[in-house]
Amino acid sequence: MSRRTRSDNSIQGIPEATIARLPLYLRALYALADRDTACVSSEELATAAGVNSAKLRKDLSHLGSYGTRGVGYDVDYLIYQVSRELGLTQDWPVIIVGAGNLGRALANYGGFATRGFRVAAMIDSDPLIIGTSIGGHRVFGPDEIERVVTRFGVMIGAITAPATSAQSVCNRLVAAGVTSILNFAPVVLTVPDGVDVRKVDLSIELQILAFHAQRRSASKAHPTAEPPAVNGCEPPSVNGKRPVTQQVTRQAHDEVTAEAIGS
Amino acid sequence: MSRRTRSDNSIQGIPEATIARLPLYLRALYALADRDTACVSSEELATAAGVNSAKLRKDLSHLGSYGTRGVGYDVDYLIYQVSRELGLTQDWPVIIVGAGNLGRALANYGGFATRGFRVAAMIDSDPLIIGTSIGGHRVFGPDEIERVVTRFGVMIGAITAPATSAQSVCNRLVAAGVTSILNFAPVVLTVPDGVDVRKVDLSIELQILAFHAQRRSASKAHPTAEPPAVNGCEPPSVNGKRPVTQQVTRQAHDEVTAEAIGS
DNA sequence: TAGATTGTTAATCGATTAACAATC
DNA sequence: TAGATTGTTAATCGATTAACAATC
Repeated sequence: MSRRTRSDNSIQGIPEATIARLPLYLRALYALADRDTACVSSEELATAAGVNSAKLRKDLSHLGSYGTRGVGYDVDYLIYQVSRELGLTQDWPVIIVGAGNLGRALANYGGFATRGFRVAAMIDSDPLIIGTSIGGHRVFGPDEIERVVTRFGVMIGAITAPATSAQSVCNRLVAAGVTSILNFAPVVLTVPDGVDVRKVDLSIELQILAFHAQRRSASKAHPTAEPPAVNGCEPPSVNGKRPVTQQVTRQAHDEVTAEAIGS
Repeated sequence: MSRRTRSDNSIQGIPEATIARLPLYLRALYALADRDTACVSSEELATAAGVNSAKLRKDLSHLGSYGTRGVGYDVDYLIYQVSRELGLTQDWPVIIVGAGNLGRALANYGGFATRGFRVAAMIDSDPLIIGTSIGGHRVFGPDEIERVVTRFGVMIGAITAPATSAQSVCNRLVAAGVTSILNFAPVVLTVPDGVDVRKVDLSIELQILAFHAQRRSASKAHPTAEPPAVNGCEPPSVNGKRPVTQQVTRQAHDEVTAEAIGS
């Protein structure tokens, strides 16, 4: 009657922020297990994962009561519980759409196989690539998406195709039954309810870094120069001079990350 | 006296969440500009960026009052303002450390150059690679980091090296003067105050997807089987049976994403 | 029993959202 | 002036954190 705290919290409601940190804890736990550490306190584990201990305990409490007061957490046991919560005790076939540089990098990704993820197949539209093998994985044409997904029971797809074809690729994946998508293309994908999209966007990360870098070096350099006057789209004065957008490169703000990486 | 709302909010405090969305708005704005749209309402822009309009307006209000009530936002003008805020009106030389698959993908990244980012140099420790060119960029040895950073005034570094060397690479970058780091290696980097680290971790993204995928297919499949009994590290009973951690692959939870991708 | 550390409570902080007054 | 849409306020929601009672 006291071992099953689990049901209380986790059945429907583990916060997204917590879920996003579980893989971090898992990684730290594996590192500890490799060093044959049998037991760990929230303080130690938190440090290893780069968070504070209150947050760690709160996060773990969403899964259940898997620690021992006055002692700590059993490393192997916690690995098991976190893995199970994340769904890593089963095998996940993944389909990779787009065999450009990034798609290839993904396919060669060593940790893939060992982590419970397995490349089911790669897809590309280039006739020269179709039929070849990349990292030991056969490359199929786009028309084979449905067949591959059905055949291997694929639920997870990675889109490493160009931004221009990302949405149509996405549609095909969803139509075939894929419900989880890792999107490397720099576009906002539209998907039906029940489909989960996560985005990896190199260009956005760089821009965020640039913001902070600018801040740091801005102590003096910040040009307090007044911005070009607003002219409000169309309403009043017609001769309001437009700001100099030229500085900022305009063209091609669309073919970023995905085909981006991977031409 | 009314045009400069800017100073009020933005000098010290634009929320991180807002900054992370600015690149999204910028991309949507460029798409509009490409279609020669001169003016856009918060409603339209928000839809294009995949957020709701209240959030968009709130975000933009942190930069200043750049819209016109009853009308909307001037596309070109807003592009200029957002770009400036993100620091994209200047050129950012980037150093890429690790010329594996991912590093190469990055170096070939077309959007890089057009976006205000420029590959200053690539670094790798493999003697066979040093001296060659990748995507038009010369590859140097690790000992050249300091020189390259100084010479080109590099402030941003991307770590695509193996997890095992990521921290030492990071130390070298920081010592050389790099203050913004985009880390693709699956490790928690330790950096001094004032250095900004952003993480791109494929393995974590996949695990989060797996969690949701499991949830979706769990309606019935969820094994309510009681978890192995806790045995609390070391304290009481010595014969408490350990859970079956074998299911979950144990080895190599460390060489993931970076060298991961890019062997 | 004394010492240690968890799991949880409650306070705080920040981010989202709806609603509307300001104003073009 | 009437219609439209911004910028801002205030309410709500969720996430973080410190602190401590429960308990090994």
